[in-house]
Amino acid sequence: MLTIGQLVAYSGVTIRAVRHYHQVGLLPEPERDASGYRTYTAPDVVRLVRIRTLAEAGVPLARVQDLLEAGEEEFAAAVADLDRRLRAQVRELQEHRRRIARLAAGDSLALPPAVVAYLDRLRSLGVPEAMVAGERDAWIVIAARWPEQMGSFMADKNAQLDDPRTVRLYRILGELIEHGLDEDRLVELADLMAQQMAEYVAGGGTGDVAAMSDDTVVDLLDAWADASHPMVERLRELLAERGWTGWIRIEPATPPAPGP
Amino acid sequence: MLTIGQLVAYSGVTIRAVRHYHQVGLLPEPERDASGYRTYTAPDVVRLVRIRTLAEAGVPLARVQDLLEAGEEEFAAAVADLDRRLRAQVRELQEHRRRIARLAAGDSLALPPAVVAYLDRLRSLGVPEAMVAGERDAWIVIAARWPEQMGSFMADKNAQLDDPRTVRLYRILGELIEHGLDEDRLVELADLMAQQMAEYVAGGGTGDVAAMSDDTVVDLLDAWADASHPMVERLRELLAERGWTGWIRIEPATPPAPGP
DNA sequence: TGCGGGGTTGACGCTGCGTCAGGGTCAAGC
DNA sequence: GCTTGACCCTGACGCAGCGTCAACCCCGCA
Repeated sequence: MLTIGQLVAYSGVTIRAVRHYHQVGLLPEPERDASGYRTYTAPDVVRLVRIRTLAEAGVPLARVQDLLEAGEEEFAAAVADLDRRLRAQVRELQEHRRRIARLAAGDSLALPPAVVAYLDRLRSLGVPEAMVAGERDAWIVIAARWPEQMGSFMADKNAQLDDPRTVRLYRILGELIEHGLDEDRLVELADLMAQQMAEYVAGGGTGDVAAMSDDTVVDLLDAWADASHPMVERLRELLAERGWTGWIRIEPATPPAPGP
Repeated sequence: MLTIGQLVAYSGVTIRAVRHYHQVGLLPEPERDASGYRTYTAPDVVRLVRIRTLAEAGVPLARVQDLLEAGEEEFAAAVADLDRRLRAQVRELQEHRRRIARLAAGDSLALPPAVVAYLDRLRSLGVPEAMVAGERDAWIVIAARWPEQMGSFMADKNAQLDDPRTVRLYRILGELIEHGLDEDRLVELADLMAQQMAEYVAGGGTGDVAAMSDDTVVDLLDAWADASHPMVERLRELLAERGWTGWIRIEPATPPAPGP
């Protein structure tokens, strides 16, 4: 007769685990001696070792019961199924590892690589970090809402950066952020932007504008932009005077009325 | 402003998860509107997406907090650590798969392959299944107690089976189990066993006998054997008359007295 | 005005035990 | 006979990360 301590010494299980197995009915409660100690016999050892073997192989306790009583074929089928699940788990973990690896680079937290590249390009153009951070956060929201269309958004953005006037625009924005507001420069900026938008629309460009088809998100980002820097609000006023509305998604203030 | 429903639509998280994050302080509770609804803003979306990204990469929620606020190096270190853990987990799962694969064969549940081979040899010698099952269960207990020495036990057992008299012995045992007790055959068996044990001891053989150095386990298995079939008890009586004691570990009844 | 589909808080459930808390028991040495 | 230390007992909480009720409130639409 074995005490629980001896039992666990032979089987490599913890006492707590054995009691747990009793609790869930996996291992029958053995006889007790006069003082209430559990007394185990050889069949208990055998059953416990079998339970352990299956449990360590990753079988959930709830299934161990059935498996121990299963016939050959059933057992084989269950084993095959378990193996499938384990493989799936491994794949999941590998996927986790891949994501983790991508996280190692700073910005990539929650952003597709194309956006990271775009942000790096902004930095290399001299756009101040605070502004890049603002862009980054906005793109996180956008990427969450329209993951499929990030490719075309980024293509559009990069094409815009090929135009030196857009670069100049970003530089001025950056300076204003870094050195405080200056009404004259704001006006200059608004003129530049209005002009570029007009050209863009005239050229048939509807790239990202049309695709951001969710006023709630756009409003949300606009509100955030407004709150993030006083410059934004003033600039939107100036743009409104020039016939443009919005910020994240700039549009002509009076779009053609929809048909009847 | 977003409701919780919109927030989860954009971030791919469940409502329950978001509330959980609030509960554990991972995502700050946002403002409420007049009717108590939570109203989210863009920064909340950003933070939520970041949390999700880390969580999906396998970071435990408890660490997400720190990671989000960590600096570059700290972040990189944490990521490296995470990757190490994930690799360990993968290794564990692979180990599970290996064990599962071994389980696919029947007997191997909790037994080293050498024992499985030995049991198969017994079967091929015509030993009935019930007796093989008894041996198997006994070896499970023994393997749990002396995992290191299973190799030598098995070598010893296999060597014994090379002797045709041992084979005959097993056959008679099997017949007795299958066709009921027969006093004459039992006596014949006891004689055979006593003779072989004597030769074994005379030849200096102490193989597994000495190695089973734990009376508790030996007693346990003996008791089990006694309980499993009436034949065992009778046979032990007959062996006792011939100067042998024990069953799992058979020994001369009067070992030389230890020195002073 | 009623309905359907949102929203709210609160609490229990799941896995497989670890880890107290607060005791009783056994064997050994003084 | 007393203490000590190693075991044993039951019972309950805790953990991660939510899922899933329950029971009720709120909003927009026909």
